[in-house]
Amino acid sequence: MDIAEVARASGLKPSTLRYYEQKGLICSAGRHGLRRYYDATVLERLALINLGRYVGLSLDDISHMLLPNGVNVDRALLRQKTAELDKQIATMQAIREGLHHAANCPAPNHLACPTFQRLLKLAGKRLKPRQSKL
Amino acid sequence: MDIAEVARASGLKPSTLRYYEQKGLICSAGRHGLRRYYDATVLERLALINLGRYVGLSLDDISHMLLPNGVNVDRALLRQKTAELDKQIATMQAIREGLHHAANCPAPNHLACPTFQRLLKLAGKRLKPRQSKL
DNA sequence: CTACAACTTAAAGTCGACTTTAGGTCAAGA
DNA sequence: TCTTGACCTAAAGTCGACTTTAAGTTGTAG
Repeated sequence: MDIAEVARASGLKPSTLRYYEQKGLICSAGRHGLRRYYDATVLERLALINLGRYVGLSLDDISHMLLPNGVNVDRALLRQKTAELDKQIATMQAIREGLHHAANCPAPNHLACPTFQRLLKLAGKRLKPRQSKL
Repeated sequence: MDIAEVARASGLKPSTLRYYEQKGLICSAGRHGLRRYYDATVLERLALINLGRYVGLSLDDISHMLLPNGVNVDRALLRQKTAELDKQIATMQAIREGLHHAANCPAPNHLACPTFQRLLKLAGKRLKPRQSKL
């Protein structure tokens, strides 16, 4: 596969693939002239990278978990991530509830509403937001 | 309250408060010489801003929901956010399960494990990650 | 009254993850 | 053989949310 095919198959831009290569996250199977070509396993690897990104790992973190061939998953790190996700999910659920309430609460002033008050306190804990660009 | 007190009470740095003011998110109650002073309602406002940040709104988005005094919550936007959170929570739960499994899965090669395979597919959907800096 | 810690400003810097640009190479179809 | 579109590189730019810096001002404790 050439870089455009990998891009299509993975949903990443060619520039991103080159960038990942530069960071040591992936490598091409070789070159045809200047042009990179890849074998299919790179798609698996990219899926894995996506997964890591999704759970909030940085590219650097991820590179520490990937071996040239395949993966080296640090189980302790995984358990830690699992716990973090648990907390985060719980907070998000609480916030979801609060928003849901706010969306339907007839009180003219949300600030006065006790449910909203609780919500504010939760957010006050400053478990930091994560940026979504979708 | 002076800026340092607000900073202490809100957990934000003075520089952040000035930045928020510059963006029109908050304003001081006045000046004492050059120095800003605030009344307590700014803390409520900051809590609200925190909340918005937490659910993934940008500062610009947030500024559109805040009036000089108090809040102008767009209920449709809230409902939309609620729905988004639902999706996100569901995905995170699935990933949490996957990670939990991976952390305990005895298979030497995660890539071979069907649970992990499902996980990869999920992440493959590229519901984008959110950056955590904690 | 003086020192100085804490405030002020505007502007530049930072961070991660990319994207864009400028300038060049080259495989393959007409 | 020529053209051209897709590829290449290195370097600079972008984005959001701040933080840092440099240079200046001032309320207040001693």
